[in-house]
Amino acid sequence: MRYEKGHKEQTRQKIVEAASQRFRADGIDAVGVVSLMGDVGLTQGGFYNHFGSKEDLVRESVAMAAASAVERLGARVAASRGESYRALVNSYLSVEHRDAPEAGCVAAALSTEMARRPVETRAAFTDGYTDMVELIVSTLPDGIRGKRRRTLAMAVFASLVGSLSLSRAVADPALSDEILSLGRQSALALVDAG
Amino acid sequence: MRYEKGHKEQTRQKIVEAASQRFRADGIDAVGVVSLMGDVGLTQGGFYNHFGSKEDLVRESVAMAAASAVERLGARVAASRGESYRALVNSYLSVEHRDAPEAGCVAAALSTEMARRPVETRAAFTDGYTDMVELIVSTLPDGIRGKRRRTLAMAVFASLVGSLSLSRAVADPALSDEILSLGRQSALALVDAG
DNA sequence: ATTATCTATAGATCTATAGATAATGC
DNA sequence: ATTATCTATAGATCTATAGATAATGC
Repeated sequence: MRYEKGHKEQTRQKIVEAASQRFRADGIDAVGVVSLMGDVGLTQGGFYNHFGSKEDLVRESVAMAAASAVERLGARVAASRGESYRALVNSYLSVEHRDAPEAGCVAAALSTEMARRPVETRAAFTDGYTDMVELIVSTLPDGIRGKRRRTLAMAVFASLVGSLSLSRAVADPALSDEILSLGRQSALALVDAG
Repeated sequence: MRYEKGHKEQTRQKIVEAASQRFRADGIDAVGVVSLMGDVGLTQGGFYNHFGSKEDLVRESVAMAAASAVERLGARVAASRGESYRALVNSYLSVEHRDAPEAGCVAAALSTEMARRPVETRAAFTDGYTDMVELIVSTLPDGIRGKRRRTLAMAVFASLVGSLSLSRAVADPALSDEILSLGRQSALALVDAG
């Protein structure tokens, strides 16, 4: 069957969008091509007309997930007049973010899997890392200046990723909440200290 | 063939030991039973005489990996007279640790995969988390007292895990080194601040 | 007879490919 | 004729099970 112009590109975008969510939610290895194509209402045979390999999709999905998570978080920060750093920390280390990995930060969802991916995929992840650091920089108080802005943002991001990853990994819900709560305090302290 | 007493238990321990390294190095899903049994010089058929399922092995391997990583790090801290917190941070966020995940911290190697494991496996991970936090507490300066010791140690651990995970995930070696270096500074600053 | 490990295989995946089909534009 | 998707399948995994084998203790 032939479709209107742009249909194939739309389908491709739907696949990337679905993959970016499924990978974050279930892990990359757990999501097969058959199941993924089923998510967008197609069968597996068409997959390789859109992507050269599953890894090509992984790379694109990581880039898309990172961009969308940065945008989402940026929007929340922009919505909170003043105190943008506090808004970023509270949003990142929220129970909502912890419980919705499919829509959240790709680093917190996939960092340990990324470490084992081919260099092209890790390069896409690195771009996302850089964008997130830049977002954090943009929320820092004016009092922090020069090179210190970027290095502090990098340290903050590591702290956020570690706290969220651990809060998802532990089995005890009270401990998980505590990790989030202490992570927020600690991230605020890092910036107050300067 | 019949073996001396204790042979089966020895074999079991060898499997757990090999698994704890392979899982950290390659990820849990990437290590199959056939390949794993091959690592210890056996064939796959015997596996289910030792473990009820692969997940049972994952749970035991996580517990063993956590215990061994805490012991290893504890030994380094003990070897450095004075400045034990600094020794812990420098050892955890070292290039050597980054480049040898098979012998290192299970949280930095597997946290995002842990988040998707059954609750029994995550409970084993949680025990390892607690042991690591206790080790960090033991290295804190005397000036930090009471509840603050544990909460600070938890914040430090999150920061260490985030820094190491990210340093392994990014594709740019210079950026990876920088993440480790800033992570060390930031972890030291957290404790200096209080 | 007991034990630890072996070979062999079931059944369910996985990624990837080949070629058929159906709808539209020319 | 072109296009996007389809069905079907190859070949390589994966976890798990069944039953054979060989070495030792009784």
